[in-house]
Amino acid sequence: MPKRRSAASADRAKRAAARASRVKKSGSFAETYLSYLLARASHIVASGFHAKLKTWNLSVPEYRVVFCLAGADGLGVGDLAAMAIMTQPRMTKVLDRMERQGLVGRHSDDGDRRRVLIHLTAAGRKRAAPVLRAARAHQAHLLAPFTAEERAVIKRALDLLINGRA
Amino acid sequence: MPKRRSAASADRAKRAAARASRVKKSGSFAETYLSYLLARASHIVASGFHAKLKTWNLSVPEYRVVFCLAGADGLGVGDLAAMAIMTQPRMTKVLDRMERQGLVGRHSDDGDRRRVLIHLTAAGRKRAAPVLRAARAHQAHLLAPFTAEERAVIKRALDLLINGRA
DNA sequence: TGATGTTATATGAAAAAGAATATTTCGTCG
DNA sequence: CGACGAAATATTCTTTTTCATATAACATCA
Repeated sequence: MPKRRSAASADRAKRAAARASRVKKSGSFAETYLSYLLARASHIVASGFHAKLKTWNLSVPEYRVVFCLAGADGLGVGDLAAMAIMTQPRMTKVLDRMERQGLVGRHSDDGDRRRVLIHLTAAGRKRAAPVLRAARAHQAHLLAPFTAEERAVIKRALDLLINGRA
Repeated sequence: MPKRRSAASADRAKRAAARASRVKKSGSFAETYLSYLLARASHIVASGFHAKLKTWNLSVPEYRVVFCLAGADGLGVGDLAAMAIMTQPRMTKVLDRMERQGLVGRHSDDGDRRRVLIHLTAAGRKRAAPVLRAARAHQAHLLAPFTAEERAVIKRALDLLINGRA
């Protein structure tokens, strides 16, 4: 019964297309929600790279730590947590795992013995290097399709959202 | 030894200030990473509201489900997962919890009995209403300080990031 | 029709995250 | 100096999430 089959086929195609776009155009509903759009944009931008992290045997939180420490080695646990957008207890546990892997070292601060400064080990730096290069490449790839004007718009928007009206 | 004390105090003040700003200005390092900036912006925008969700006894994923269903009731599990930016197995379990609470109902699709359509129950809608109002209010509050031009910049940036160059 | 690949949802064991709180070190003030 | 509140990190117990895969319904095509 070709009619039935093609109807089902059409239904299926329609459903697939619907799922693909339902996210974008669920009326003018989610469309206008800043928080939702930001979450979606963040996911779109990050997910490709996050998938590639498996290649380097790094989890997302581990990558974040590496990323932060590459920019400013010797941060405290709390600083690192704030920078990596996670809670302090969670950061402590992420660092436990990374320490077991020999990626980071804990080093108590002489000026304040409550603090524990975290630094990348040599092995950590070695594992980090190609990942950070890949991150830069990924970003370049993401921005490639945009004009300078469009990039400026994106940068300005993020600056507004993060730092408010200066 | 006042010298020592004031030095320590200065150190501490410096450290507090440092932690407050270290996130923003860790050199020009993280500053230029789109993915990082988006994650940060998303967190800044969402965290205030997420904290308030406790008031309504809703978790973040539960809120997301409610938010999506309020816009388009009767979605399948996979659609809902895509829309709420989570994996399907996770969505299934979130729905399990919500079903136990009587917030949503599962309803198998007559056209395709593999699918399970989710809808808000009356109780779910009732719990959702004030939360969605609060979400709108939160957004209004967030956008209040911006001019129309700035809002347009933000909207354009997110559109570019999510939909690409049209 | 029925064999076969595919899609939608669910499940189960292991890992991770969350929430509250303990512990240690500081800063302050009497 | 010593008590006392605050800050930084760690720990514990519970809940959630992840990852891989099972199960069931559908589509396709010989």
